[in-house]
Amino acid sequence: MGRAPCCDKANVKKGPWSSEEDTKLKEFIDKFGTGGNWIALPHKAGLKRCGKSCRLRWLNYLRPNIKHGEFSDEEDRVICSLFAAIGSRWSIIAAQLPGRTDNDIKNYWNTKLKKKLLGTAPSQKKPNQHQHQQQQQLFFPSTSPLPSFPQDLLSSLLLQAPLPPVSEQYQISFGGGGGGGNEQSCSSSEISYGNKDQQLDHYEHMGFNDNSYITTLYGGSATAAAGAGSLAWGSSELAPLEYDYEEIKQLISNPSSNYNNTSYYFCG
DNA sequence: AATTCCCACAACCGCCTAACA
DNA sequence: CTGTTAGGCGGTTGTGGGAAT
Repeated sequence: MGRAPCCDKANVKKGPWSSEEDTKLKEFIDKFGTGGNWIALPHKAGLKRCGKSCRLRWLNYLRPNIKHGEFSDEEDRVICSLFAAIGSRWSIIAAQLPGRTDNDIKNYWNTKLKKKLLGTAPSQKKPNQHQHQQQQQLFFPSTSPLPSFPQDLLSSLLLQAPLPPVSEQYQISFGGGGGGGNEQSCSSSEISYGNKDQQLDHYEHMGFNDNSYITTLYGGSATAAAGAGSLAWGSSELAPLEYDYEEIKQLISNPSSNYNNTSYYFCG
């Protein structure tokens, strides 16, 4: 027996949303909120849509403060760096770019950014040396390594520990960028959490003051990892530059390659 | 002017997981 | 503890519009 469908597919409209549907959905949510139940919402709002579809439409298009249009170089750098560190965790990446949705970033990455990085625009299959150099400078204008966020910390947060356990001491050491074991410590700190609120305070203090992040920090590992990214970036005036062009390019070309090749460590 | 091709983006699908009864 | 359900996520597909032929 398969999984029960989330809605009656026969009586549900699919395809692009009309402006009338948008208006209905927006007005309903403005008035009553989502009620925490997307499945029931379309019926209440008088829409012949699947609840999931409504949710997606709201989150990706109708919700206030959605940013449409061109991505800035700064946003490009954040996306590249996070992609290199944590892969295609679009929701985490989106959490670092206010106003951008995971779908937006995913589309942008797949259709533009990846090609830009690889230099494989349709009319530019093989860029010459000069073009290649220009591209690299566009995305990574700085040549000096900047502090990176702790990649092993990210991995362990993502894969194992949802959050550093309460009342446990950690020393987090940040190595230098560039990978390959070229360790150059740029900061370290001892963290001790008496309770989860203190833990949150600490995260906040370390630089992740994004409300959405703080709100969802309790939620689990993924968001915690996103926060760890901010943690390292918080004090940096420049945009983070975790990986050089070649490293990201390699990751794109060879998805199976190990993300974890730097010398950060995270010890109890 | 008509047709084909390509690209960008919106939307869908199916899986995973947390919450809850 | 177990089964069910809904929310969330990432991958994939569909569609419309513009460019090229």
